[in-house]
Amino acid sequence: MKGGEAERVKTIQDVARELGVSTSTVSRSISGKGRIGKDTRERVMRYINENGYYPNAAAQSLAQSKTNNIGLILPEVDTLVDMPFFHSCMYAVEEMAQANDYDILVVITSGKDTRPLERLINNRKVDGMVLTRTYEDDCFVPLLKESRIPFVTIGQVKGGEAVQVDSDNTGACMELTSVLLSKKVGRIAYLGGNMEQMVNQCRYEGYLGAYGQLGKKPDGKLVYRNLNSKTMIEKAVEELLEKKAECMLCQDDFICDEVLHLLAEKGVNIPEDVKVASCHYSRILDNYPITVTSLKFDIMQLGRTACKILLDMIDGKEVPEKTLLDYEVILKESTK
Amino acid sequence: MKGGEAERVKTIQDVARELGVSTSTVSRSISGKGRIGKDTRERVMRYINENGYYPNAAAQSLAQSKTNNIGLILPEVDTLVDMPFFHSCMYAVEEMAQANDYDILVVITSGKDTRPLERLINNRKVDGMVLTRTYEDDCFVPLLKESRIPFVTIGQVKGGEAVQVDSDNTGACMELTSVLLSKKVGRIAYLGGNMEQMVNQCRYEGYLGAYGQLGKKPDGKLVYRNLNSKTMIEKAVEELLEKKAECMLCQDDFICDEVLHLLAEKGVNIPEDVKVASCHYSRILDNYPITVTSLKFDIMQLGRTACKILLDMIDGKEVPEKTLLDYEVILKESTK
DNA sequence: TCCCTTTGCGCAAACGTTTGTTATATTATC
DNA sequence: GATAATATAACAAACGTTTGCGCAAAGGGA
Repeated sequence: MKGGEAERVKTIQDVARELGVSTSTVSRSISGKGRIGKDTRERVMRYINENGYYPNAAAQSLAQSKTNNIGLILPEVDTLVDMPFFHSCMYAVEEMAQANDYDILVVITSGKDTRPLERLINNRKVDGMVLTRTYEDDCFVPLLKESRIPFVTIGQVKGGEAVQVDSDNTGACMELTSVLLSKKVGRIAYLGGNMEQMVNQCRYEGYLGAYGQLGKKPDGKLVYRNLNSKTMIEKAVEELLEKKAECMLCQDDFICDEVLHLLAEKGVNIPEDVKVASCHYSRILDNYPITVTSLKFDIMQLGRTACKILLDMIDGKEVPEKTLLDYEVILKESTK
Repeated sequence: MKGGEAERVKTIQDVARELGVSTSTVSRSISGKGRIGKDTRERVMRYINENGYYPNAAAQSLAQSKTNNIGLILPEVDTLVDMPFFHSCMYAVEEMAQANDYDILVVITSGKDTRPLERLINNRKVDGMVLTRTYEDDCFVPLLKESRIPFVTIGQVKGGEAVQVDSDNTGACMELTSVLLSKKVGRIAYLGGNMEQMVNQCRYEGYLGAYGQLGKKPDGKLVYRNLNSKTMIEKAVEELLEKKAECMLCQDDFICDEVLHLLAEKGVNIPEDVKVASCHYSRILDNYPITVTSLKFDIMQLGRTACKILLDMIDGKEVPEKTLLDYEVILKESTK
């Protein structure tokens, strides 16, 4: 089987000729920009509606230096915990983009490979970019900055100097920790993963902040960061049980999932023997026998907001440098 | 904060002028097409490598009637079961596209809304399309066919007449059912979901086919299709327990997950009291106490193959109309 | 040396839009 | 009714490439 051959498609010149007007008249009728007579415009629009004419995107791009595409940079993820987040980001960005006649061009790139991004920028295939994961030492941000292309990050950027949209991870974790502390839960352990990701730094800050508000500091022996493997988590959980932690605050559902399994295996009762909470609800624990206290963020809203801000930037509007979105603290059985 | 103003960027004419050659020489040096002297070409390439020049994609598109973009149509899904499938498809298509200097333009569209797709086609923003979910009564396929744009479907199309790539769902389900039958498991019940999706029709055919090979037919009372809600699944499971089904063959992990929970709630032992298998492994049952027999498909391979075939079509090559990819039958505890 | 073929490169048209400028027709002003 | 002001639409240049064609130089065979 072979691909179909290109069909001859109507150009603006065909429309102009068939209507006996100039191409500029047709162009201005469609865009509504410039001076154009009411009657002429109606005649052109009627003709187009009836006979069909669709502008050639490449020609428009060339003439206007505007692609009506936005680039969406996604990290390589493959855990069921991360997937829903980026999935929702993408859906939301796509939705907002479509609603504004933009298409999204998706680039998936791991850690440090900046070439796909550079290609997109250099070839001027997009009018702006949404970056969906930020690192402490981010290699994409400087590149984007230097390119002077409008961009917004979903997630915060070290040192600022970029338009950022994020869930208020710090505030949320702080509130969750505070609530636990106010319920007389002491000895709250922190189990964190990859600390190079900004989101994880924010969450940890929130944990510390809650103690700070009370003029206290958490017991350093209860703090585990950079738990990057199941075996590391296992070791941490075992140690924490020995250290009599009263609560295990997990940085995300990946860790939480593992913690819950380990505790179940060991026959530790939740919440009687130890309480458990997660800093990011991801649906993956929905089937778990007991319901888990967690933080809920509206990811679709996050994506929509980021995209909207980007579109405003592209339009040359003034936008806030940092937008933090609201969260919900969901208290469930696991911290009763 | 405001978006940066457009930077003046080097055009092919700048390069030509600075090198004292014509634009055609530069163009031919880069593309390698047409007659070009070896020395001149090297000089141009060296200059470009050192000073940087990146062709304007819009101008190229216009001149060549080629966008170097492919469209990827994703359905609106939000279950943890469906997500990994489309996620992997996207990653694979993106990977293959990047490797061939294409970018992917993602359109997310639910059921019957064909407008986003039409826009993409009419504006000629893509050279071809990958469609990632097919329905019995698919509204995208006729549209794509009529547009004469190259496209391939991931999933089969009723009535053929499209380039299709799919896991061999029918063959896989047939083999799984046959294996169970050969192990003296009788009374295999079938629990299926939305039958409008082609993938589900294929799986059901496989189930029937295994019986057919033996000159038999399954007990019609054990067949449930169109189980579209948890309550429907619950009712089916209860009835099947009464009807003494020996095995519950679930069309996918969404149904299987629910079935496993219901059985656990009711204290039914697997595999002693009833066996359970799923027609599509999705990782979601990984945490389940007992391991589950299922079919495993290589989704990345599926995506890569689909994309490769599309690229071949765009290049005007001959491609197979239907490609079915291999599968694995994974036997685990749940059917012991 | 002459003629023919090949090779290398420049010229200019084409791709399909948008948009600044100009010409013309219409209306308003006195 | 002449002139100024305005509204409308056409003209043509520009956007940055690719590519068919033509010309000159180089190479080859007699």
